[in-house]
Amino acid sequence: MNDAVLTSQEQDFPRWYQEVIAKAELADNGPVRGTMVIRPYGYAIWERIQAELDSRIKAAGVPNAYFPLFIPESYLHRESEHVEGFSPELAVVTHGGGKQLEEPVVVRPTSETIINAYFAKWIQSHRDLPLLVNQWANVVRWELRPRLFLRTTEFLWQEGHTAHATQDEARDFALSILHDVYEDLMVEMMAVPVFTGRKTPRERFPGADESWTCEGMMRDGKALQMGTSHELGQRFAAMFGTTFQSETGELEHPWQTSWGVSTRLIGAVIMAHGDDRGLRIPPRLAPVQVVVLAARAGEGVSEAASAIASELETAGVRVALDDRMDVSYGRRVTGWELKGVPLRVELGPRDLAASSAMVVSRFDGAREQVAFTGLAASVASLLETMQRRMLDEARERRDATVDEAASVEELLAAAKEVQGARLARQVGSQAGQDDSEVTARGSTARFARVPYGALRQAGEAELAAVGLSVRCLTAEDGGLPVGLAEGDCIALVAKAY
RNA sequence: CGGGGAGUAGCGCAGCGGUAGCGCACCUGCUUUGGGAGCAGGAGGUCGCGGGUUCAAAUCCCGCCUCCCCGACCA
Repeated sequence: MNDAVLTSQEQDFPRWYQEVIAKAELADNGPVRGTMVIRPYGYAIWERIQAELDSRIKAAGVPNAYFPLFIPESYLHRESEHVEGFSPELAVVTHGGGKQLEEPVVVRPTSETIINAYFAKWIQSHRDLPLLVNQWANVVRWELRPRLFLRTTEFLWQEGHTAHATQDEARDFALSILHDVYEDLMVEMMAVPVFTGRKTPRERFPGADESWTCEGMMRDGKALQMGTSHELGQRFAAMFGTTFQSETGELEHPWQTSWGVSTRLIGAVIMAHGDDRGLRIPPRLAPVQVVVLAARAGEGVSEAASAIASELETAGVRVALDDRMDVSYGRRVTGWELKGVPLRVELGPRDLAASSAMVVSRFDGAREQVAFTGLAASVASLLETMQRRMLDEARERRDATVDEAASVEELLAAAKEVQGARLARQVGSQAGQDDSEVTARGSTARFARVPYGALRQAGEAELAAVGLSVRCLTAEDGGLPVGLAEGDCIALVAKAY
């Protein structure tokens, strides 16, 4: 009866992650290693992300288009860093129509090259700029160590590609996507606070001059790269011969950007908010915001539940009705909790007699008796409050686990302490000890801020040896280090997914 | 690719020479239903693949394949 539904996060976070994905019916492994079947409930979450992202992207002036899945292998080779970066994870098709192909085609790992081949045709004059396109697509990167949603061989994403007349305009565009589209979506809709910053050369997109990133922190203290926006400079334009005639009549290469977020965001929501009972999906993101649950059979209960569901739906709430009386109350409650539905409106004979319903929050389990009159208004306000509290909670948790470090040595020592604490905790719990004290200090991974001047590339390699990486560079005050020399930046260091 | 494990029912596992098992899930029926219900009955297997040893192999031997975990690369 009191058996836990899931392995607890504290006991084994990766296992909790796998279990919650299976039990909330989000996804399954595909038959080919690294592939993923996204089940209806998981796909519904993706559709919510898509809908919100798509409208923000369109608001930024970028229309959708579609480019082919297959790319001539030779295209990849035109930009040396690009091909170097992607070669190890390419899927290459050598046969078609029963015959060996004269030139192999690669399954797109990203579309910079093929899109540039067409930008080169479409761009002639400064009047053709800026040229802005976005595409929703699947891409393939052969992964050695796949994890559902976080790193799969095939994944779904959105990739935007733009060409501009000047470097400044390209940079401004890349940064506005980072803030007004990505950060806004992650913070306002997904309730996941993110650090924004610049990637170090080591972590940069292959072929980019500059990569900008949104980094979230998961409940186990690890970082997750949630979205990136790149300044590609003129390198692809040069390789594909993309030129435009400027106002003064000169032939110039355009300055380009590309940017993308993927189904990885679903993993972010799972790991940033989920708890030992399952998912907790922020109301604005949730495909189902409220489930109206007939708690116990009785005269008119199903009818009343159905009426309430309709009323909420009319009020603009995404609602599900659960009046399955052949499944026990407890099982149904557990199921909706696993799926992370923000609010449960429960209705039984007792409630019906009192003309009220029991409203239960998935955020903190709080229950509240709410009269039928004004139920829709209460629900709407509870949802908005929950959205804000989820963001606050995530931000507090994150900020409580960001440390300052002065040197690489200090970082390495801290990393070892964390590993040691984790080990001690494992040994302690095996010995049946009360591990709360050990757990309280340093048992989770954490972020650290360290001056990049004290770190540099040599230091980054040292950190990599203990599983740490520089997630991004920020200015001293946490802002974007636009135009700042790397040595004057603060490096945000963490273990990452 | 380097190091460590594991392949037995949908999932998780036990069995380690002698008729293929357990828990959960599934099907049928009855009783239940305000926090994963109970009882009874039932369905489900090429024990990863190939060879060998043996009267007899899930079990022992040889070869192969696959998967998982830890490292190097990644949205």
